[in-house]
This record gives sequence, C-alpha cells and structure tokens, in this order.
Amino acid sequence: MLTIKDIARESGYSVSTVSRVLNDRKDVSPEAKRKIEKTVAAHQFIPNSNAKHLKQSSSRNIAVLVKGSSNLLFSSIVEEIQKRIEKTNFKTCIIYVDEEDNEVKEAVKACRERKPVGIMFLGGNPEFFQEGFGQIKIPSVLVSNRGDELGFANLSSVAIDDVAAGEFAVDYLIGGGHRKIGILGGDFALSDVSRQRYKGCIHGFQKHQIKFDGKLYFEGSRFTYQGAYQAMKRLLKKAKDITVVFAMSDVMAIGAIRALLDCGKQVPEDISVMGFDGIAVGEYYNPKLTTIQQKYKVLAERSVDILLQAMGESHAPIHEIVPFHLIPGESVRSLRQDTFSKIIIE
Amino acid sequence: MLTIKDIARESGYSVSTVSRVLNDRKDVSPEAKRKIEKTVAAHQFIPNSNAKHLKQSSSRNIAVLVKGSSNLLFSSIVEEIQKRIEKTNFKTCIIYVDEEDNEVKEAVKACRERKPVGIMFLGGNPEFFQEGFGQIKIPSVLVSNRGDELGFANLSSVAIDDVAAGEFAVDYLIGGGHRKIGILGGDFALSDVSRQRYKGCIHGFQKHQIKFDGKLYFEGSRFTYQGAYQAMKRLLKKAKDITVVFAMSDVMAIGAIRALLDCGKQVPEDISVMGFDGIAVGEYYNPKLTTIQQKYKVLAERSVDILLQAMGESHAPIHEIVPFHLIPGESVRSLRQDTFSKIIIE
DNA sequence: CTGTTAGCGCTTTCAA
DNA sequence: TTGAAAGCGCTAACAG
Repeated sequence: MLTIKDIARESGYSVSTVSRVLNDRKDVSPEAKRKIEKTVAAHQFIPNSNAKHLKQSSSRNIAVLVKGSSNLLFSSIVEEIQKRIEKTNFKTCIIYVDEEDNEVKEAVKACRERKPVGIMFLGGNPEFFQEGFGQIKIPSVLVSNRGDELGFANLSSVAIDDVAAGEFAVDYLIGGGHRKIGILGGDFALSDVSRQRYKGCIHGFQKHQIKFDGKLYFEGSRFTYQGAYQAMKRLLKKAKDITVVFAMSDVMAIGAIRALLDCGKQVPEDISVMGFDGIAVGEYYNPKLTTIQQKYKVLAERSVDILLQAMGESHAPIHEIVPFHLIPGESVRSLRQDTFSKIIIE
Repeated sequence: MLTIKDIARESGYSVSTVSRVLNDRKDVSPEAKRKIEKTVAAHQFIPNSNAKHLKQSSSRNIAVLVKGSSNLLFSSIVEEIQKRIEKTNFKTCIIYVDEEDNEVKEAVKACRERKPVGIMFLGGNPEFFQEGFGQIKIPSVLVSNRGDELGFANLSSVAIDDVAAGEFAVDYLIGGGHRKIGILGGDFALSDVSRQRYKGCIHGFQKHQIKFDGKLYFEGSRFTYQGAYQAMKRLLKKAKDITVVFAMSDVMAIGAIRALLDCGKQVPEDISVMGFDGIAVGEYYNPKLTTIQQKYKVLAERSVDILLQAMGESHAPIHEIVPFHLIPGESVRSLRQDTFSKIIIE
C-alpha cells in the first residue's frame, strides 16, 4: 500500500509538507504544492482515512436517521439531502430505523460506531429525544418534526407547522361542506406529528363549532398502505356517516382509498379522501390525491444548510418553520354547489 | 474519550489482554475474560474503529449502490439488506446513484473514500461494468441484473431471468387474447434489464407468430412516473390500436395508467396495463396492478448471503437465478370469454 | 516555508 | 496465559 512516506520520498519533500498539501494548507510554497500534487496524481494516491481520523477520532460522516422506510416523503428528502451533502466534503451515512423503534438509541449507537460529525433525524418521537438525546453531543437537526420545545442546545429543527396544517385540512373540508370527517393518523404514542396534526384538527372543529368524537371518528395505524387499509375498514364500521376521511399521509390515503373501493364505495363520489405530504405517486393515483404538500426540497435544503452552519460556528439552535401547500386533486369533492370556498395560505 | 488503556488499568490487565478479549480470542483465561468484559460493559466501552482498522486499512463497511432512487423495488431490497447486514458485524453504507449515472465509477470512488470490504450493486449497466469493474478488487454482487456474462472473478449476481420474464409477460397477454401489445421500458442504452425483457418479449411474439413492430409499439423513458406518463402519451399517439401495455416496472405502469386516464381511456376496459416488480403500491392502486413480481426479500437475502460467503472464502463467483411470480390484479382484462389460459410457472 | 518528532488507539509479534 | 513494545499512516506541535 502506498503511504504518505512514499509520496514524500518521491517528491523529495517531507511527510509533513505532503500532509499539508493533502490538506490544502496555505503555508506551502507553490512549487512544493505543484510537485507534490503531481506525484500524488501520478500514483493516484489516496490517504488512508482510518489513519487520518485516528487522531481527531471523528469522521466526515453525517448520519441520516430515517424513521419509517415506508415514508415516501422521507425517501425524497433523503435523496435531496444526499445530493446536497455530496457537494460539500462530507459523506452521508443513511440509517433506516423502524417507525416504532427508538431513533435516538440508534443515533447513540451510530455515534459510537461511525463517529459522525452531525446527525439528521428524519422523523422522531419527542419522548425518545427527552430520554436519550442528552447523550448526543454533536450538532443535530430534526427534520419534519419541531424540536423547539425540546430545548437542546445542539438540536435544530426544520418542519412545517403541523398544528396549523391539521387545522387547515379540517377548515378546507368544512369549507367544502363536509361535517362528518373521519381521521386516519399514526399511533399517538409513537407519532408526535400525528398528535400535532390531530390537535390542529380539533382546533378546526372548534373554530366552526362542529362536534367531533375522536373515539368514533379517529383511527390510528402505522404509516403504511396496509396499516391504513385496515384502519380505514375499522373506521368505516364505526363511523358510518362520514363523507370524507383526512389521512395524515398520502400512503395512508392510498391505503384508505383502496379499502373504500374494496368496500364498494366510490372515491370521491361516496366518500372523499384527503392526503398529506404530496408525494409523487399521489399525482398519478386514481383519483389524483388532494393533499397537503410538504416541499421535500425545501425541507432537505434548509436542514442541510442549518446543520452545516451548526457544525461550523457554534450557534444557538435554529428552529425553522417552512410553509405547506394545498394540492387540489380529485379525491375530495365539494358538497356545496359553489365548490370550495377560497382559502389562501402561504 | 475512553480507550483500551483505561479498561486495562481498571480491570487490572494489560492492553493486549483486553484487546484479546475484545476480539474474542481463545487464549485468555476465563477469569480475565469475565473481569474485562465486566469493566467493558460497565463503561459501555466501544473500541475506536479507526484505530482498529488502521493497520488493516479496511473497514467493516459494505457499500450498497442503489441505481435510481425512484425504483421502489430497490427501496424494499435496500431495507431488507440493511436489516440482514445489521445482524452481522458489518455496517451498511448506502449510496444512491442516478439512473443515468455510472455506478461503477461511483463504486470506485466509494472504495477509495470508505474502504468497503464488499459492494452490492442494486441495478447496473453491463457496459459500465465492462469498462470499469476491473479496478474493483473486492467481492461484489450485482442484484437484479445478471452478471454471469461479464466474467469477473469477484462479481457474483442474483437476479430473475429477465428474458424469461419478458417472454412470460407477452405469453400471458397473448393468452388473454391480446394481439396489439404496446411496451414501455427503459432506454436500452442505459438499462440492460430493459434490453433483456424486450428480448424476451420478442421471443414471445415469435413463439405465437405475431408480428411486432418495435418502432411503433415500444417507447422508452426513465423508470419514473413522469417519464412513463409522457412515454405512454407518445405511445398512444403512434400505436392507436393497442389493447394492452406491458410496462417494465410498476412505477411505469402507474405513470402509464394515469396517462391513459387523462386521455379518457378506462383501464382495463379500454386498454389494459401490465406492470413489473410487484411493489407495495401496486396492490393498493386503482385498478390493482397485474404484475410480475420479483420477491425483494429473496433477492435481498440471497445477495447478502452470497456476498458474505464471497468475502469469507475466496470462492468462484455465484450467479443465482431466482424465480418470478405472476400477481393477477385488475389492470389487465382478458379479451377471451374463457378468461386467461392457465399458465403456471415456478 | 519546511522538517523532525511525538503520538492518535489498537493489534500483534515476541518473550516471559 | 499474559505483558511489553513496536508499529499501522497520518496530523500537528515545535523548531528551525
């Protein structure tokens, strides 16, 4: 194996000068730099990264913990994150965690094994953070969940306002003349996002002074096609008078629609379905999904930028709220003649 | 930071003995082992992997190159692979490569940067392998593409027989009374899998002595919803008499169905669509996709096992063919009264 | 600007 | 069965 010593010998400089060139230091004469770079190139020499990081005992890895592999929004975000990190001289290290597992524990484990210099959490349960995030000392960012209330000095966050989004959804559906609204979400014990959106929904109902019986009109499941499929069937049994279902993810919406179809209901003629996330397949589904879109590019971009910033200067954490958007599709119909009342949000 | 020295001091043994225990060597007295393990556990000590691998200058990483992030079959396979590798003492390192990029070049880069001990390629273009795989010296496995004809001593493969699958699809559709069959696949220059399946289709047509005009009845695009959507529209313009479309992925099938719906066609009443891969959403789509399933669990399981084997003993490469399966859905209708002729394949 | 040198944490002879 | 000591390839004081 080629080492820095060989390059030193061949180029006629010492190992330290070679090391300096390799690390792009400025205290090297242009000539030394040129010569050394030439020999490095000639041998396609690549420094041994284990040796390099032995001393600093850290890597250039950014760990990306993805919670729930069925979450297609996260898939899109991961892709963008990876693209963006590739442009820097950091490396991405993607770790998938089950929807029901403890992502903070996994992160702690990853810290020991891979020594990342930063962590991105795609999804997360605040309780796990409260319990275990104290052990993590490196800059981190929570993506798609709000982290401001957790109050960790090294935890930033980028997310939409889920409460507002929940309220917006209910508002929109009520605006379309719906009164009997079913809701499909995650298990509140596991999904804070579900809790937040649900809270928003309740606000929406209160605002319009419509009664909502959570016991009857809400069903929880995993964020998967299958989970939502079954949850929809349960919901249909107990809440027979619903005219619309608000599903807290597009994957759930699709599972729900399939369940409705299998029960002989037309969507949206008999029952409407509203989704959440704005993933690609929604636009190609039949019917096209009416949904609340989270812009995955914006989420990815902002989270990477914030993490890089936090890894550089030692800032106070940043908690950023990004906007959500309504994507009108075909899966929700208006029960009023004048179609939907105009709601504009930005 | 806790080091092996600290453990040595605390346990009352030397660093070498601690090292031996850490590496599960047998030349240690049971007592020493017990005591040292106790202190290790007490401090949750994890050896520094940089230092550990400095000598051997390799990691415990297995690089997984995923070609085409829109490929949902690959997403499922990746998940399984990760689960499976987690059980060993290797680590997964997932790298996404664009459908149109050179995965072998990326692998070479990854080898330098991350020093993996094995590589899994999810998808790949044989031409890129011919050009560049010679540079890669570590055991690798090509998943979902056949690698036997490439003839590299360190490249195994696990895949279905794409030619047979293509033929099977056409056979099946002809069995259902279809004669005018449109085909949607990838760009032949980039996707060997597309070429193979297409070849199989041609065999199918020949077998039944049906003429097939590729210029008119085939359209290529990226393996995305959008790509297939547009390709379907192009196909519909030039091949107006098709009764069915065979899409070479479920994602493409969904893009195609949406395009057909947007052109006022009913699926399968006016035009049928057959997919490929058997991804989750197909089962929840409307109509449910009739598709050729590749069992992602089997692919994942076999590829990991084969790679681990290759990394252990220095075997001849293994090229394994796994079976595919027909999943009857609702998106293909029979044009014959007796429905589909029975075809059984295993 | 450049070279010398002392480690980084661990594994691995070699000797006891 | 154990310990002492010599590196693995690189970085970073420090001295020139």
